[in-house]
Amino acid sequence: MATLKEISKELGLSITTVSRALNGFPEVNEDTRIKVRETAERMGYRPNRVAQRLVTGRSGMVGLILKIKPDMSADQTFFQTLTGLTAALADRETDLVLAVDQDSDPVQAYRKLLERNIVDGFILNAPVRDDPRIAYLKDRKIPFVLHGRDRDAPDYPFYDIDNHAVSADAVRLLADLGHQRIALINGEVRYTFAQDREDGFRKAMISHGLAANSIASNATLERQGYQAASQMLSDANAPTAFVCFSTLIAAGVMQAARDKGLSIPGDISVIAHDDALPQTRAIEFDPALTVTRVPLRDAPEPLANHLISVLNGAAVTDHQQLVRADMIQRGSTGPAPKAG
Amino acid sequence: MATLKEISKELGLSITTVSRALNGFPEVNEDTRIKVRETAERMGYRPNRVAQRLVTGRSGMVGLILKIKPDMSADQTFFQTLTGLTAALADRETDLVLAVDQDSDPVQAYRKLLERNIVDGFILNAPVRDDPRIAYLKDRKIPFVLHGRDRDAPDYPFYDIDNHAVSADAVRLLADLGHQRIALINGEVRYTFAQDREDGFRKAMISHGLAANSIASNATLERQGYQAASQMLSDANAPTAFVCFSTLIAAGVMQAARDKGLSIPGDISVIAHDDALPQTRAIEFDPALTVTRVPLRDAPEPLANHLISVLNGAAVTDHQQLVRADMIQRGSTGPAPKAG
DNA sequence: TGCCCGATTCAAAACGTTTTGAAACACAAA
DNA sequence: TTTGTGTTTCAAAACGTTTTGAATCGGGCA
Repeated sequence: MATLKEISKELGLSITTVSRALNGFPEVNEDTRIKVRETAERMGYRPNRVAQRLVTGRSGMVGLILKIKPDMSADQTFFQTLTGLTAALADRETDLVLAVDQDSDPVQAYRKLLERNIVDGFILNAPVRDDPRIAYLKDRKIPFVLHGRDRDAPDYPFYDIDNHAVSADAVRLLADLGHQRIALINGEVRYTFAQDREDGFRKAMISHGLAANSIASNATLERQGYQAASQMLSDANAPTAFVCFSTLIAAGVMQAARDKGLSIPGDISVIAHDDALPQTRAIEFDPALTVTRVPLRDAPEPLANHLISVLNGAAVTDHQQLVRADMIQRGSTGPAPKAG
Repeated sequence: MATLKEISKELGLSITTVSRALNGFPEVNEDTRIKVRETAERMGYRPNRVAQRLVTGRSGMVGLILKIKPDMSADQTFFQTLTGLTAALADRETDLVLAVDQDSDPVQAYRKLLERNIVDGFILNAPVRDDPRIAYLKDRKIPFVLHGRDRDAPDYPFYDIDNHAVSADAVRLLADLGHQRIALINGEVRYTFAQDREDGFRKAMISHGLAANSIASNATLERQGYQAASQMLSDANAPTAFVCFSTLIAAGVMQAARDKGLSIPGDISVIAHDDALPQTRAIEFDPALTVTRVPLRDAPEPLANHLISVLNGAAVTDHQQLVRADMIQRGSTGPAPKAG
């Protein structure tokens, strides 16, 4: 592995000039630059990251800490983000150090990585309300970016979808179709994004003059969507429409309706939020699923972008991004059935 | 963050002595060592890893590359390994850099990490026969350790279970119970470990004078186990016993038997290999599942150990570990039903 | 006194970069 | 010829460690 010194010796130039030539500084002669570039190429030069990091005081790595549930499982959606994130960061000459958090103390894993000067910043995901990790990192002035938010109007960089609007849009669509009894099958409410969905749902129901009294929480698996919907559909005042946390939940809900002999969208309308995961494709549902949609795969690029900008000293406010979901109407939603 | 220089100034000692005192060199006076330790503690000294790495020429990081399937899913078992591995490596002052491989070229991700001097070595998992990653890394003299093997008697460090023996033990148990028609529901045969299971199965069947003509491959999901077993049980010469790649597969197989009105272990015996994943616990099956068992959670410690030893120049042969599975007999295996 | 020896400490080099401040050079203007 | 000016190059310092080879010190021995 060639070094700057070797290249400079080869060309009879100083290390300084070689370094500047390769890093695109304007004060080096174009002929010199070309010669340096060629020689570096020929000698197979790769800058030594460790040396770069020592002198710049930056590690060139960011941390992502994966919270493992007690049963050692982890969110399927995590992989999608992880994949994109490593790629997006690699494009920016940054590497991802992964650590796993199995502790009860939520900041433990972060502290460990910081104590060892391993990372310059963090990407946080799955925030809970007033997330303690955020207070910890802010205290120590460690840069980070959130996938999601832990409060409404935060002062840190983030990429999030407007979960209030997701629910509001779903409720509006259904209310406009004449539905009165609309249920929400929500995800894990310890996470802010699920809380926001519920909050948006309640507010939207009220604003349409409807009662938000059919709400199920903490459904993550298809089976749980099935169970929650089955129970609601057995009720005297069964809902005529379901707003689902995810397409996976919607699959369970639709199965529950079918098992009760109910047709979609004749008797029951179903709408879900769609992360566009490859496993459960809304368009392949029967009938095709009406969704609010923000592909999860869109997140890594802005996340990497925001974090690295902030690491470079950019203003936080320029790196807060709230995206609105698309509404895609398909066959799973229709007019409310005539009463009686 | 205090540095060696600051501590040495504080104590009126040289940097050399401070460094040696902290690193336990024998030539420093005990009184001095104690004073240095105290001061370092008081000033909150943490060695700068980057500087250490620059001078030692080692990065202190190892790479793990996650092969993502086209559908962006990844093996559930991966998390278990990942969790343990980060912990086991952290105990050895080593960090794990995770990268994701979405390319058709299997060595691409490794090349990238190496080109950037990020890692000292790799942990490889899920090897295929004559794995090209191994040739690549060996060519470049990059240390690595395998979880599994890509051939029978390799010359690299590895931790693997004896998959031939797993199948042989299962077949012996069933043959001794009088079973003649024994089926294998195997995992993805592109992986060496599944090939070894099949190979061991065939050899064991032959050695017991039985025909190995019921073999299903590439089952990873419960559903696939169900389908394969259903089909075999519809056959005129249906098997009376199943050797399953995993407990998850066994769950599908047992469901298939039940759906055909067959009792376990009265009509059908089932044995599986058990990675002791928390999700599907063999002992909670009904009847409790007979298994060959090697907890996946045992792998990270030896893997970390082997890799780091080899990084420190240890002999490869001291770090090749083949473990034999335990045989745990429970209620899912019994005597072969009387013929006719 | 002079010499050697072990114990302890030290200054300096090294790792491979980036960055600072100055030098060298060519050329035009005075 | 001198001065000034812009372009290009350079030597050296710095980042924080580890490691090398040498220096210092006190004491024992001849």
